[in-house]
Parts: sequence; structure tokens; C-alpha cells
Amino acid sequence: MGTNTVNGEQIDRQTRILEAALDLLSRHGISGVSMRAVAREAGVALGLVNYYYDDKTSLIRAALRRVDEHDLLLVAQDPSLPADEQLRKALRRVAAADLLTTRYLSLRLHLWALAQADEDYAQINAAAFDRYIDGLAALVSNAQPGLSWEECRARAADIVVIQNGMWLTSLLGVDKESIKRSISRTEEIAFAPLKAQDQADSKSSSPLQEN
Amino acid sequence: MGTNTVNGEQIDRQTRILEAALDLLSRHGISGVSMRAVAREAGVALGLVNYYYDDKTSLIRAALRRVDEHDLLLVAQDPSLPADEQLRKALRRVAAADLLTTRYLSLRLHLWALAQADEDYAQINAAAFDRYIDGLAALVSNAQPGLSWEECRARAADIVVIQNGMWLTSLLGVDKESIKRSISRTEEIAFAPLKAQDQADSKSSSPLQEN
DNA sequence: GCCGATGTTGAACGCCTGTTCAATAGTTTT
DNA sequence: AAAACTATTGAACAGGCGTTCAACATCGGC
Repeated sequence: MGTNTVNGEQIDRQTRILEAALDLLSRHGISGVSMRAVAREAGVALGLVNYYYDDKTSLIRAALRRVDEHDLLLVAQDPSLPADEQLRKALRRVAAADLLTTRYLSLRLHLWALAQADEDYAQINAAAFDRYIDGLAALVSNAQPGLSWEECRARAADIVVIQNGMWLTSLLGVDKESIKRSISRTEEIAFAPLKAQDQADSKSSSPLQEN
Repeated sequence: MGTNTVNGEQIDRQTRILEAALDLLSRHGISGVSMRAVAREAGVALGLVNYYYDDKTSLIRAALRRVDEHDLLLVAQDPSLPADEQLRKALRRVAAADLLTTRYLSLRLHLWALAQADEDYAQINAAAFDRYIDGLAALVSNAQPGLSWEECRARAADIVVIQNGMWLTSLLGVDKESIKRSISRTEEIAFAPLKAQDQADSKSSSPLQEN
């Protein structure tokens, strides 16, 4: 518990180590995250990294969980706002400047890739993904009380496809106008009026609907 | 050029090496692609990998280019079909079984991550991405001759956002129905009738921005 | 002023990495 | 048949990796 003092800057080395790992991961990918590099970046000795995180995998797991937590905040409920405003805000947040930052996107991408290669990370990631969809579906449900929960989950899933697409494509440098249009598209999905039961409508050119 | 014979199976070791690298990359990520592992997987000696590919980075570059080529085929023109059928087919192809295969998706993901971490790969990737959008825009242009080229590029960009989202989300195991709906959505974008000049139509309830 | 607990260090270990290279086998050219 | 070229091998090297560990620093409680 003792707050390390020295000169008023140096606190909580464990956090600094995790932050260093996140930084390296976002900048150089998993191959850039060596225990030594993390230690160097955090300004601590090599041994300390293994003191706070038993394994390298523990360190990566912690990083993964940290980003997942951050993601979940994007669809957290905010009682101070009316339900439809909450939803709209959440949908627009994904294009906010601080989220379209390369650091965050890059981090997300590398963690996805990591999860793809490692069953252990994959499970953590899948669980977080599910919670995210649940959170989004809850926002939709609150904003459109008439919808069944199933319909809300389905809309959330559709929205997430586009959101993931935006995140990914932002990294590749697609133009900003396209992002804006994609955001609008997620809003259309979220706020679409309820239609006749289960209209699967795979018809070539029959539009889903608009308002 | 001498075709190695032995027992009628063993041909073109260079290709087998590249294939082995692709396989390892898709299964274990970049950390799983060591020169030794590639050699083992390809059934050749270590030295041969460095004989055909000077560097490890040359090998990865070759893998990257190979996948990019494959991607471009998805939006290649097919003169034997009417223009709108070409477009529809291309759009539906991205959900075809062989493309939603984990191997391909995983490969794409790892290569994106790699490109994110390395400026050199990033450039190759960005160029391929641009060519892909161009190809898609050309299909749209052929199917809807009334559209300006700019409008076609914009639609292509919007479609790619959703396609990337589908690819990515498929890896996380989103349900198939959502993929189908997303495909329909790309078709709606592609085949949307021309509207009054530059009508961004984000009407849902309040437009994001000017226009 | 000592004590155990917690925090912190860097050397040391064995393993794996990318790359190089001399040696060999196989095929063409002369 | 000799020479020249290409294909293929695996040992060797230097360096980076994750992990371990004995030593040292810093601390609050006695």
C-alpha cells in the first residue's frame, strides 16, 4: 500500500507496467511486447514485471481485460439521460476522437489477433464481446420498449458488425465521411420501427426501412 | 525449372514454404511463424527457407501479397454476367462458406495486425485496400451507370466498412442471421437509387452534421 | 533498533530465434 | 566427362527471449 514517493511523480509501478505493456502492444504488436521491453518502457527492473505478473500471459491477460472493461463503458447506461438519448450517444461515441485514436484501435486489433491465436484469450474476449452486445441490446430495449429482447439482441448484433467494421476500417484510413454515414446506419438500425413478425426480407432490393 | 519428382507429389518447394507460412500464421499468429516452424511444416530444411526468401520479412511480405491478390479476385469483373448480377454476386461472395472459413479470416486479421505494427507491410496493405475499393466501385458503376465515380467510391467505402465488420465479427462467432442481414445491407447501399445531389440522408431523427 | 513483509534489482539459466555458410546432391551446359 | 549452375542440407553463431533467484532497499509495527 505504501505510495512510493521519490518526487511526487512515481506511483503505482504495477499500473505503469500494465500501461507500458498496452503501449508497446498498440505500437509494435505482440512481438514488440517482451518482458524486457515492458520493463524498459515502464522504467523498472526486469524482475519487477515478473513480480507483479507471474507470467507473460498473465500480463497480456490483464491488458486484455483492461481493454474489455473500457469497451464495456461505451454501452454503459446513464440514468441522467432519457433512454433514446443514451442510445444515440452510445452509438455516436464510437466515432469520437479519443476512440478513433490509433492507439485504441490498434490495441483492439492486436488483441483480437491474439485471441484468434490463443484459446485462453479467446474465451475472455468472447465473454466480453457477449457482454458488449448485451449492453447495447439493453440500450436499444430501453429506447424502444416495444421490441422483444430477441429483436434487441439481433439489432445489437447488426450494429456491432458495422461498429467493428468502422474500427477496423479506420485503421486502414478510410475517409471520415464514410464513418459518419456508417454511424447513421447504426442509428437507423437501432431506431427502426417494429415491423411485422420476423420479416427476413432477403429480397434483392427491398429496403429494410428508413424513417 | 526442373520439376522435382521423387514420387509424383513433391513439387515446387517454394510454394510449399509460402503455404506453410500462411498456415502457421493463420493458426498461431505471427509468433507462431518462425523460420524453423515454417521449414518443419513445409517438410524442408531450415536453410531452404532462407534460400527462397532472403529475410523473414520477405516471407511475410510474400504471404501478405498472396492474400491481397486473393482478396482482389472477390471484386474482379466477370464479362459473362450482366453488370448487376456481377455486383450482387460479388457482394454475396463475402459470406460464402470458403471465405468465412476460419483460416482465411484469421489470416486476414493477423495480416492487418501485422500491417498495423510495421510501416512496410502497412503500405502494401493500404495499396491493396485501395485497389479493392476501386474494384468494388467499378462494379457499382457498371451496375448503376447513372452514378458519378465519386458516388461509386463512396458507396464502395461504405460497403467495405460492413464487409470488414462481417469478416471480423465472424471470427468472434456472431450468429449467421446477422451476417445475412448485413449482406442485404451492402446490397441496399450498392443498389440504392440515385437521389438529389449529395443527399446524405441521415434523417433518422437529427442529422449528424451539415449537408 | 530490530523484524518480518513488501518492493525492487540485475545477473544467471536454458531455450529459441534469424541468419550465415561450407558442404553436398542434382541437373544442365559445354 | 568435366564444368557450371541450381537446389538442398544442417551445423554454427550471436543475440534475444521468459523465468528464476539470491541479494538488497524500504517500510510500518513492536
